[in-house]
Amino acid sequence: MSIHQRRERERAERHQLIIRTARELAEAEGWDAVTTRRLAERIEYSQPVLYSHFAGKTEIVAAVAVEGFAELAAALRAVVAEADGPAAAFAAAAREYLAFGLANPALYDAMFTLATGLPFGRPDAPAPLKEAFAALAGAFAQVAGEGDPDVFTEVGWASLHGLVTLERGGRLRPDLAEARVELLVRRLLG
Amino acid sequence: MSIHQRRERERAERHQLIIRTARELAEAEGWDAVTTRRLAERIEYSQPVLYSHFAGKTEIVAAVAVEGFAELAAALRAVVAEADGPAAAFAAAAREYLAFGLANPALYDAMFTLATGLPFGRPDAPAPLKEAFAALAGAFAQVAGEGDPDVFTEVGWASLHGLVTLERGGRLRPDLAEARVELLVRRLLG
DNA sequence: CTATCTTGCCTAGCGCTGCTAGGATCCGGA
DNA sequence: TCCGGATCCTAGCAGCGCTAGGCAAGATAG
Repeated sequence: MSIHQRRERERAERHQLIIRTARELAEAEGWDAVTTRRLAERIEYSQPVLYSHFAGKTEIVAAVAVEGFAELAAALRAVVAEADGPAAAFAAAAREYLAFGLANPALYDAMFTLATGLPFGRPDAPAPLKEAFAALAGAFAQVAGEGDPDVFTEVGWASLHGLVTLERGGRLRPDLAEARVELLVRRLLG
Repeated sequence: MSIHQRRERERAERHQLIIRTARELAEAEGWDAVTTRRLAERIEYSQPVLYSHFAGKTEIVAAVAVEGFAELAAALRAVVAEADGPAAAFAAAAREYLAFGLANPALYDAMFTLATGLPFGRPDAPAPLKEAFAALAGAFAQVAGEGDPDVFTEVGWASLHGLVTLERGGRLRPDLAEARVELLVRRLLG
């Protein structure tokens, strides 16, 4: 029986190794560099081993994305907990979101740009996805004012997401980065 | 001499045919379906002909993107010209931007998501890119209030871009679409 | 301790991708 | 009529995601 347990433990470790390696490779050289061949070489196994853990490459990307949502949720919760009052929590969450997206470009791509087939906003969505949205909504709802707080959260989220993607694409003036956050926070606070 | 002209004219026509076909194919089946082989087959030439017009596939995507920016600029100018006052022009531009992005998903992908290597916000950027940004900035600057109008334009643009991408990814509630636009416009107007 | 069976893994290969080298063919000009 | 140059196609390369089939190692039973 213990042998079975050891086997399963080793499999789980290798599972995590694949995810971690894919993420590292993507962060270092971009997702284009993450091919099944290179990935297999890095984990020192043959290609087909990847397919005994994941149905395909997109599922590996999805696994990285889920990891990203968990980390984003944790990061948002942390800064919100330390903030002094709803307005400060909102501003802190916005800044943290931007910082997260810019600091982990490949991770952010897996979460939002690449095709992962992850279900969103549905009951069967992975827990980390819901948690990330909940963390954002928690900080946003308190300053939403009148009207549906969900609408406010979605608009705020979209604005931050747009800033991350456009900024990363080199389509916004770098020298205005700080001014953009300040303006966005001020206008959304109303 | 006239023969030369005919040749050049035919080349130019084929050039446009490639761009148009790539766009149609992308809009019909997604950019993944736009392979050099399928594209060559559609224009009824062999693959290498593509490379006598474009350095590579990304350059074809870039050409489609430039076309998209020209159309976006024209669409924005049209609704702004018809609007009654700065606030109405701003709201109309925002709505038009969203409608454009949602109505032409493949085109929008070429412009913003896919790697095109297009220079942005630099002097050597293609004219249509500058025009699109100018059209947006023209409608936005008048309602920017105090502060740098460029900052306001970039934030507004990013918010719209975020809404387009998240909405298209199925990550926002469809029933709140109208409420989102209204809230965004109201908050940005201050 | 040996024989059998299962499990896990690797080698090899399929059809596809973007891209290119080389040769054939056609056409304008002398 | 012949030549030179431009134009285009056939064929192929390396790499992609993914999979079939066989081999070898390890667990199990006698």
